Parts: sequence; structure tokens; C-alpha cells
Amino acid sequence: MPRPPGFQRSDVLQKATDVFWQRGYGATSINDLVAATGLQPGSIYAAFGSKKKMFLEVLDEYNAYFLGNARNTMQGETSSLAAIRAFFDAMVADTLKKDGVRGCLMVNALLEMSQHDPDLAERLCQHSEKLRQMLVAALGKAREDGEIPSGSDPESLSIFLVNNVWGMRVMCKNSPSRASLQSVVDSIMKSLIH
Amino acid sequence: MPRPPGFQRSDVLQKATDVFWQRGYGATSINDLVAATGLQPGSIYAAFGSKKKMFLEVLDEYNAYFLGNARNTMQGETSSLAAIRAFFDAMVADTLKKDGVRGCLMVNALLEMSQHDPDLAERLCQHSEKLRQMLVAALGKAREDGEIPSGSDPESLSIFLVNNVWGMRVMCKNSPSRASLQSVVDSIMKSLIH
DNA sequence: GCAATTCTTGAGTAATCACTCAAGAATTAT
DNA sequence: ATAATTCTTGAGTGATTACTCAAGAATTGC
Repeated sequence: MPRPPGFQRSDVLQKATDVFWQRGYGATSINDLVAATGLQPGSIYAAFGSKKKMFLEVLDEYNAYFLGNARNTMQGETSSLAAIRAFFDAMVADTLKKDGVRGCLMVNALLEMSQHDPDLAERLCQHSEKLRQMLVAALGKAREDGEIPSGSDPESLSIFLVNNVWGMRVMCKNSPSRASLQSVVDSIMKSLIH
Repeated sequence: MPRPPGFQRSDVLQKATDVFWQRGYGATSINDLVAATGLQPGSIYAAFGSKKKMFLEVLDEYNAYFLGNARNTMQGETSSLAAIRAFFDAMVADTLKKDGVRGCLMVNALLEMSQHDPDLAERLCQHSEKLRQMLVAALGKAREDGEIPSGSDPESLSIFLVNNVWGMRVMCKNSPSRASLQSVVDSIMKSLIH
């Protein structure tokens, strides 16, 4: 009968996430992962197959967590417009945390390697589409409720919002001041209601 | 008397730019640069000092070129608002070129290594500030000329515009469709005039 | 205790990394 | 031509890379 593994997969993934997030994919070595997880190289490869497969698993967990968080934040609001604002406010708050300068693990990965890795590009595309759909739904509801003009186009506005999400993920890497980020959010929200 | 170098520094930098842009900093090896430039490792090190110094020089040229281009584009327009639109249109056109999926060399570098390289972070910060100042000037003039509401705040709007520039640089890496990008530009321009 | 099975270990592999340096080639002033 | 100077060459450096695998440790059902 099999001996059970001496580690929890999710614990290891969490620790790996920290390392990948802090250093980026390319600059993270197996030794870094060995140090961070406490596992030996052999165990890592037995459990995850390769550095890249491990990273993809990390990314999937990260994306699921991000989207879940966003959904929760938005559902906690009473109006759709307030939900959108809450989403962006949460992003600002997140960015201002002391490790906010890490940016977004997914955007970092996208810019680092999507060009040379179709698997990854596809995955990131799907994730970004999910985020956009969430915003489309909120925008549609906001229009129904008269919170934004009836002439507004949720599809087109959602792309605009996602664009600003990406922008903030870049901006936080070199000028993560609350004033700047908040000013961006204000501009976004103003643009919605006109 | 000295023997003159057998290569033009700017030629070599141009070829190096291609490689760094296509592969990213970390994934570009000296051998890649040797192959692309035709120079031997020794010559590269004699001329540029190190891989990182070479990359910084590449980045400086890239940034200067980008800003110069933007300035030209904007000066060719009759009104300030048209100049801003022309700037974004040019970005869309640039992104849609066949190698547009490379994104922006500077944003790529920012996300890849600014966190671990203060020199680079500082440089990128300055560049992004120059871009913002260009937009502040245009926004200020647009307000004077009554093209945007008198209550608009150029400082705050410029941050918003830069945010969208970064966003487009990310978006072009995974969904560079003309419709999406153009829709973002439309949303941006609409938001300015209200 | 005893197999049976799986997990863990970590030194080792071949490849690649950024970088160096001594030797030779090329150019110029005389 | 010669001497002075600089440029180019490319094999070689030690470090690091992702990854492997045979051996031993641990846990199970019996």
C-alpha cells in the first residue's frame, strides 16, 4: 500500500507562487523552488512534471483566486456601478500593499513569455476574457438600472475597463502612489456615467 | 594611431534591440547577441561593458525614438485634442503591425526586471514621466482652447491617459484586434470631452 | 515481522550562462 | 617598412541551469 506524500500540494503551490511572483518565471530557478518549498528537486519533478507545468498550475490557482476575489467584492455592493468602483478600489488597495510592487502575476507572465508559449497565451486570454465578462455583466445591469447612459455599449466599455486594469498593473510597478491610482479610478468612473 | 572599430555602434544597437525586444532581457543570451550583431563576445564587452549596460543603451535609444515619434505625430495635428487622438491612433497602428505582439520594449522590461534593478526602475520612471508631461501639455492646451471642459484637470487626466497607454501595451500581447484597440481609443476620447 | 508499494533524497548530468583574456590581425603615423 | 596602437578573435572560465535516477527511507496491508 502506498506511502502518502509528505506534503500538501496546495501548500507547495502557495510557496511556489510567492517565488514566481517575486522573481518572475525565467529568473526563478529550481533551487529557488527547492529552498522555498522544502522539497527536493526529485520530489518537485515527481509531483509537477516540470518547472513550466508547475508554473501553469500556480497561474491557474492565482487566476481563480483573483477572479473569485473580484466576484466577492462586487457581489458585496448594492448597485452595479458601486460594484465596479469597489472592484477598482480593491485593486488600488491591493496594489498599495507592501508587496504590491510585484504587480500581477498573470500580467507579468503575459509580458514575459506569452510570445513564446502558446499554451500560456491561450490560458491568459481565457482568464482575461472571464474578467471582461464579469465587467460586461455589471455594465449591462448598470445600464438597465439607469446608472449609466442608455446609449452606453457594455461590450466596448468592458474592453476599456480591462485596458485600465492592465494599465494599473503596469503603473504599480513604477509609481504606485495612492493619489495616482485613485485618480485613475476617478477618471474611469467619471467616464462611465457620461 | 588607433585602428578604427569595424562596426557602427548604432547598427549594433539596432540589431540588439530586435533580439531583446523579441526574446526579452533574461531570455536573450550573449550568443544570441553574437549571432544577431556579427560581433564576437569580446567585441561586445569591449564596446558595451556588460549585457545589462548594453540593454540600458538599447532602452535609451528606444525610449528616445518612441518619444520623438510621438512628438512628431502630435505636432502634425491642428488641434490638441486631435493630437491626442493621433497619438493613440498611431499606437493602435503600431500595435497592429506584424511584430506588434512584441508589445513595448520598455513595458516588457519594466515588468520583467524593474523590481530587482533600481537603475532600470529609475530610468523607466523618468521616461514615463516625459510621456505624461507631453500629454499634460496637450491637455492643458485643449482646455485653454475649449476642446475639453474647463473643469478638467490635465494632471489627473494625463495619469489616466498614461494608464491606458500601458493597458494597450499589455492588451496587444494577447488580443491585438483592431476593433478592441480602436474601441479603447474611442472610449478614452469620449471620456475626455465630458 | 514481512513484503509491497511509494516517496524522498541529493549527488550527478549535460547544457548553457555571462564573461575574460592572451594572441593575432588591422590600421595609422612616420 | 616599422612601430605604435587598437580592434578582433574565440576557446576557455567557473557558475548556474533544468532535470534525472538509483538507492534508501517510510508507510501500508497482512
